[in-house]
Amino acid sequence: MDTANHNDLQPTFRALADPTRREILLLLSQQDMSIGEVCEHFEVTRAAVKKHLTILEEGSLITVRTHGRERINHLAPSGLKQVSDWMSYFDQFWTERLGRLQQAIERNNVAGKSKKNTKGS
Amino acid sequence: MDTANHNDLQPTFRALADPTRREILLLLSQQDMSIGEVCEHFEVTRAAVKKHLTILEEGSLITVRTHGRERINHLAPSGLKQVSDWMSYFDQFWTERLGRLQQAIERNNVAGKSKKNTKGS
DNA sequence: TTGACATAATACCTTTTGGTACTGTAATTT
DNA sequence: AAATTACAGTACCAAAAGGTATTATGTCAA
Repeated sequence: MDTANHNDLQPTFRALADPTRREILLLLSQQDMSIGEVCEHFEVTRAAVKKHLTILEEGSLITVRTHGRERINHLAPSGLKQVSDWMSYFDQFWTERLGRLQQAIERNNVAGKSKKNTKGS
Repeated sequence: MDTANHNDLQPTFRALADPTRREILLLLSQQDMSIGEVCEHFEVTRAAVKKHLTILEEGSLITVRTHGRERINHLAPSGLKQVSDWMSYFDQFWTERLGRLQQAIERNNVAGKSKKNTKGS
């Protein structure tokens, strides 16, 4: 079982919570990169990028492979899959609710009335 | 298009980055609740819960409806859907990679070997 | 060795989180 | 109507975590 209890998701959600790190994921989705190459796409120092990469690695969102004296960062599917699995629990939910909402809107349009609820004191 | 550019995702990812807030989402997936009811499931004060609910609302993960002197919190599908959409970009990715892994495993099973896949990546 | 790249430790600042206390508002009671 | 009770929201404060830059140290190749 590679999937995680929702407790194990914390490092992954934490990693995804930063926009720079999400950008890095998009970068790595197109091409594996060394830390130096990743740096070229951002205005921050290498040290900052390195910390982001470490956090991404802790979230199982990337893996790093040593290649000579360079360390190549790859996108790792497992972290993303774990989050996807966690969210799939809610799929039933928003599928159902959005469907109902849309039905209600369409019914309102047909009926033509959306007046606010009256309030007496 | 109601969905957001990935910039708008920040409040949602931020909201999901806290384990208490994820717990609240699971709670609300089973039943709409007032803030007081949510509090009963946690050890923190109502003020703290209220802040979590505000952040969840900013992430379009819940909606709040006033009902007399109570405010009922509901699960909101839209934020979850936005994250789901963002992640679907990577689907091709880990579907491809995990798919390859799974094929390898199945091939091993058919061949009569259940031994772990070679370290691969 | 030097030069180039990677990692580690530290410091500074911002954001986040949770607490207490106070305020606001709606329903209830007298 | 006025006072009381119940539920919710806001303001301020302290503690903790997060992000970045700087500086120093380590590693590898020429």
